[in-house]
Amino acid sequence: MNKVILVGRLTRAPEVKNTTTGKAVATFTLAVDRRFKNKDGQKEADFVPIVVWGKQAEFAGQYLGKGSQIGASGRLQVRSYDGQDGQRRYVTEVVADEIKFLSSKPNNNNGNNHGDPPPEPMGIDEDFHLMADDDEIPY
Amino acid sequence: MNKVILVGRLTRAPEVKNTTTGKAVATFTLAVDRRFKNKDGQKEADFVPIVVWGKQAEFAGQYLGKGSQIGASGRLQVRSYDGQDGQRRYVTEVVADEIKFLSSKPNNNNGNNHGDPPPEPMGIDEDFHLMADDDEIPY
Amino acid sequence: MNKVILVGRLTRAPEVKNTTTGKAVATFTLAVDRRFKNKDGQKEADFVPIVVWGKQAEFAGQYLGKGSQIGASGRLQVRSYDGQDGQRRYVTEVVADEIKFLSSKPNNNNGNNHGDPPPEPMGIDEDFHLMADDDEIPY
Amino acid sequence: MNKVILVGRLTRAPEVKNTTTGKAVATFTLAVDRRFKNKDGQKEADFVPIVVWGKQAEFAGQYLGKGSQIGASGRLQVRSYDGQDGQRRYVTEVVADEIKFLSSKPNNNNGNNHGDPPPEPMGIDEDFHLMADDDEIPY
DNA sequence: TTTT
DNA sequence: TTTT
Repeated sequence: MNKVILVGRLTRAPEVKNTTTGKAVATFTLAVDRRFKNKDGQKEADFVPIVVWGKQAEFAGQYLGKGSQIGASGRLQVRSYDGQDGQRRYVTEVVADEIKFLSSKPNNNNGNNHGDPPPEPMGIDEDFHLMADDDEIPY
Repeated sequence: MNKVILVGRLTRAPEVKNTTTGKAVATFTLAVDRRFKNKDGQKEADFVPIVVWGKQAEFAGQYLGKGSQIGASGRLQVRSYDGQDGQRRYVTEVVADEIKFLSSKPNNNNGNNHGDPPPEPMGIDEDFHLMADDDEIPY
Repeated sequence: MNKVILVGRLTRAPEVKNTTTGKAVATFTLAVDRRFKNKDGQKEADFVPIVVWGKQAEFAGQYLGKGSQIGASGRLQVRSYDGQDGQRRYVTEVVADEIKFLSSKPNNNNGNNHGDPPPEPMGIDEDFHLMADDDEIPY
Repeated sequence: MNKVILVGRLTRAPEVKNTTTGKAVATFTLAVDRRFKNKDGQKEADFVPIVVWGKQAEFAGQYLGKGSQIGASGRLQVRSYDGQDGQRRYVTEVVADEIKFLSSKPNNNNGNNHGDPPPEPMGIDEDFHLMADDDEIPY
């Protein structure tokens, strides 16, 4: 069991790339405000690296920009690699499988539609059939 | 382990009451949009009863109104009671211990400050000291 | 955003049925211990109705029995119906999409394999490809 | 909003220290099995650093050992520091505020009580009063 | 009884 | 109706 749920704002527009197999990947950083101030009375945030795959990645590339407020949920992933100095290092990131658009920075519409709300709540997909069976519950 | 995390909108302003011991309780319903449309192509929502205690309840009474968008987290609680017809019934609700204000409906400021953002991210409290010790981590 | 994560024990073996379209559905109740005792010093539990679809339902039917400890995650669903007395009532349940087997009651192996650990951590499925692309991350 | 919920096993016994202000801190690594195998058919795990404060840290020191299976919930924290090579690096960890003991490795009782179940589900504390007011809910 |  |  490995669940992460975050609400925060993108520090920059997502970077969208494609794998050799043609699947989209979006990466960005979410600034997640801490709930309580630190001992100096300062508000702080955690800057969490997010990775999104497939349709959600395309969604991110199209509708999210710097300052977009989103809810994201997924799992925590820790990868390790060996640095040039021979030291083992760790990359920790959230692999999100659900992105919910919450709001956008105003006055952000300069050419693309970043900052606009998505036209559709993310489309119908395979999970649709799951939900669609609701009224078939045999009790 | 019992965790619930929701993002949705209040269907009405919260009801705030006080227990005999002087503690505030706020109750309201959150409309939580389903992620996928149903088989008729309709968007649906789950209407989830929320209970909030103490300072968070006062916060809710002051800053939340009909249509306010929030994130809420807490635990699922199932209470049972016997109906007048002798049937046992169940009340299921989310007892929230964290409320995050996300956005408000515009043009909602008729006399009170419902719809306004909270001035402070909910105040400093006992958990503050927890967070404040961050830089004392002995490693 | 609608996330529920629970750890608890089944109060009875799951009921498994099939929809007219041939999809399996399992239903059961999870007893989720409350974290704190009540004011009489009694330990209490919430009894949460769970619904599971598809492969996970078959898994539940095969490996879960009364007393099995599991982790379950999914979403909170509220359905309404009108009682015979004309009153509107609500059914609240957790639609789980992930079940993690945690432990079983000992001495429970009377004929079936309820109580046994699952042989495989739940099989490879469509999400496999998502995870499999990990090392293709282009950064 | 920043929530993390994990189920996994400790890779070693927790390290427990005390801050200068006398508060206990426990740190350990949780091995969290991935849900799906990788493309080579291998089962993998994420190794997540956990920090726990106060009473929960003492609990961890007393009852958790290598191989203990727990549920942990809390928040994701990202701290940064500058390496000796002048490079900025990041430490990501889960600050857990709830630990649930799930099971222990057998044959682990060599002198201490690591591996034993805790005698009490973690004691009554300030949240007790919250729960205790349940039956005062004014509706 | 339901929010946008 | 409830699990350990």
